[in-house]
This record gives sequence, structure tokens and C-alpha cells, in this order.
Amino acid sequence: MDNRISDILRRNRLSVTESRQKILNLFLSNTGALAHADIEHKAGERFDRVTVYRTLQAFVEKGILHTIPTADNSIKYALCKNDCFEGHHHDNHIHFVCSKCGKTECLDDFIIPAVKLPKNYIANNIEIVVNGVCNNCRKN
Amino acid sequence: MDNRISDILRRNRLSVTESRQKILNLFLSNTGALAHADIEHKAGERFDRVTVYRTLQAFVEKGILHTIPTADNSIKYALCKNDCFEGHHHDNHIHFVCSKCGKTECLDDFIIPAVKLPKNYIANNIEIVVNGVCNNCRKN
DNA sequence: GTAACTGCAAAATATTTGCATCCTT
DNA sequence: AAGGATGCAAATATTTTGCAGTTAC
Repeated sequence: MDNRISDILRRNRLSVTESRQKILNLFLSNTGALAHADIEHKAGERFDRVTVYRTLQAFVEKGILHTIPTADNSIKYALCKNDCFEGHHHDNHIHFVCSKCGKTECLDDFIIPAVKLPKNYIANNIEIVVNGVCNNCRKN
Repeated sequence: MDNRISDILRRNRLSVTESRQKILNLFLSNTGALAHADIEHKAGERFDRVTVYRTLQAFVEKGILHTIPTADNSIKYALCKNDCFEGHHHDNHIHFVCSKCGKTECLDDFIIPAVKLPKNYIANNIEIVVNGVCNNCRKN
């Protein structure tokens, strides 16, 4: 398995176990975000349901993954492309959900715009989920 | 009970029942968004769990309420301040979640900013959740 | 009167916890 | 060897479904 994977785990003081490596690998080799079910029912794999819960939770706590809230109450998880590898988590993302293929991407390189708020409101964190059609699906 | 309430129900071809009136009233007399649990465990009320599920679902289908995805996987429901009363639902909201009081508000009057996307991506709908401190909590 | 809605019970899902065993360090 | 992680079983919590009785129109 990829060297990056055990590096990430070690850097976050998580012991390097098979499940963690495999699950982290899914995220590294996948463009999109994944939900719990996507991981548990991954073809050719047999992850224990509870291990998946605990692994995802650990990864979120360490800032390896972050959650993306979706309207249908199914939380998705994604790696950040940049900062998260350094261990410090930045929360201002744009997430893109393709309504054709269902893929959820984390657009870290796209700047979040300024949002105007009512008087005296303070913004700490802005979460943006854009729904639309991705490049791939547009062509088909 | 408020006349508006039965009006809204009738306009949406929902029969005017006690639960629906009471639940809709909660939203009309409340500033913030409400989760299923907020309604079910409302002090002084005793709503059947299933009725709450079905009522919320009906209201969302009719466009009386819309859902707000939250990071902790608990869906909140809110009235739109403007259009929804006319029955046609517009989806581009800014939602504000106060990290002190926990209230979730729907800022319909605040324009959503343009978001830059990768080449060939098409945006249909933009969902923005701003986390911060509201006017009220700021003062305390 | 009829169709729609409610509320209870029960089924189906999803999530959390406890614990003995196994693996990493 | 010690602490942490896994995986099974079981406890909880959440959501959905079926249906008989009730209510709105």
C-alpha cells in the first residue's frame, strides 16, 4: 500500500492498521466524497460496520477527513486537498454535488465569496454546497 | 389559532388538522429552524412521533418548509420568509447557525454571492450555511 | 359518506456501547 | 508487555410501514 497512507496515519498519532489504511486509501484513490455506506459496502471489501464508524470518527477528529452535510441526512466524508495533510484543518470549503452522477467533490481551490449578513452578526465559518452538473456528466 | 395557519394549509391542499396547525404554528411563532426532536419534545405538547415525521414530510413536499442540512447530521426545518407562502419554493438561501444559542435562521433577504466553479461545471442550486454569532448572543 | 389523517404497534435501519481478542508499537 | 484497535453481540436510537379508528370536508 501507498507510503503516503501510513505517513498520514503516523503523523496523526494513529496506529497503522489494515482497516485504517484501506479506508484512507479509498479516499485517496477516489475523487469524490464517501458516505459510511459507500465504504461499508465497497465491492470486494468487507469492513466491519463498527470499525467504519470508529475509523471515520477518528479521521474527522484528527482532521484527516471532514464532513459534508447533505440535504438528505446522509453525511459524506472527504479529504481536503491541501491543508489537511499538514494536520491543520481549514473549514471554508466549497462542495459540489453532481445531480447526475451523485459524486460529491471538495473544491478546495475555489475561493469562497464574501457573504453579507444582518447587522451585528459575526461569521466564523461558511459552508457552501453547490448542486449542479459536473464536467464529466455534462459531456454525456 | 391564527388564521394564517389554516390559510397556508388550505392553499397547499392539506386538510386542516390539529397537529398540522400546531406544528405550523411552532414555526410561525418561532424565529429559528426546528429539528424533529424540537417539535416532538416541545414543552407542554405531546405530538406523536410518527405524526411529526409525516407532517414535516408533507410540509416539505408542499414547499411550506425546507430542510437545512447541518454538520451534525440533524436535519432542521424552516419556513422561508417570503416565497414559500405563495407556494413556489426558491432554494437559494443563506442559513445562519449561531454557535452560542444554537438557533438556526433562514436569511432570505440576503443575496447569495456568485460562486466560481471549475470549467464546465454548471450550478443549479447553492446552499450556504454560515456559522457564527448572532446579534442577540453578541450582546451578552 | 369518502378520503385523508392520526396514533399505536411493529418492522426495518442506523448508531453506540461493552467486552474479549488480536495487533501495533 | 501495554495500549490501542478490531469485531462480534447487544443495547439504543431513528425512521418507516401497516392498519384500525378518527376527523375533515
